[in-house]
Amino acid sequence: MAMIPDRLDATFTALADPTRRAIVARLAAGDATVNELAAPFSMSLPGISKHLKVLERCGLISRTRHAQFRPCHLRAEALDEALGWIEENRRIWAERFDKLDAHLRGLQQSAPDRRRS
Amino acid sequence: MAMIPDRLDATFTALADPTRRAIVARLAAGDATVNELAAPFSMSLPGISKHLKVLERCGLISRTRHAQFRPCHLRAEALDEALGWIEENRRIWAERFDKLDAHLRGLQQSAPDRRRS
DNA sequence: AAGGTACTTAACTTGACAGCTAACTAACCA
DNA sequence: TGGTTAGTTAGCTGTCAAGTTAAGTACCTT
Repeated sequence: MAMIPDRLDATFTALADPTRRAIVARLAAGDATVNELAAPFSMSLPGISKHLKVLERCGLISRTRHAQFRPCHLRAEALDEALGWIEENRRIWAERFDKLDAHLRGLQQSAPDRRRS
Repeated sequence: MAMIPDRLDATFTALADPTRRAIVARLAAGDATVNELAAPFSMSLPGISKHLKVLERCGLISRTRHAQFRPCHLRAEALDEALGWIEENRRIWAERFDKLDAHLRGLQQSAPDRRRS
């Protein structure tokens, strides 16, 4: 299923660039052609083309062909993969405190009159 | 509030490296010293030290000092920043289809008997 | 005070990546 | 057929990041 060996590496690398994040954000609102995507930036078209290649390689976008246009499409599944990794670790982190709370409650219950002894 | 100019860039860059992601995952389970973090890797200690610096610079970890140990602590808020960016764009992406659905329902409602005409 | 433990800093090599211009391909248009 | 539009590929440059070893700092132990 993986398009390249370390997809998660590639996905986070892709998202690390502000131009690419802006492109992803633009595509979240709807498909767009290369020139449309390039318009907001003061960057050469080949530069944008390279960024799109990076996004495509990690599966964040897919491209089709209509006449001389190559509309880009955001693949939310790829976004979900990165989302999943962060959420998972966020969850594990949060669990520590739940366990600590439970532990403290347990202590309190097994020695409820400690303060008065 | 930002620790460095483009924190989000730095955070995604930090998460792009598999060694650093493994360190983050380890720290999600609880604080650890540098040597504890280094143990699972076949990498020199200075290498690990550099990775920790990257994680610290973007705010993903904080470090204190106890005797000669420097325990590392995961800062979930930094994780939340990256999480927030992806979630937001994921949400915008999903909304398109909600709107499309609504639009299609609207069309169907304004011309409910088209098929029978 | 001497030695060990836990790191960090310095200095270097290597490789990847962002950006550019110039040149190419592919489809449409007149 | 010749030009225009849309985009990619090639080739270059400068910067930055990952890894290394060797040396330094800081604290504890005896």
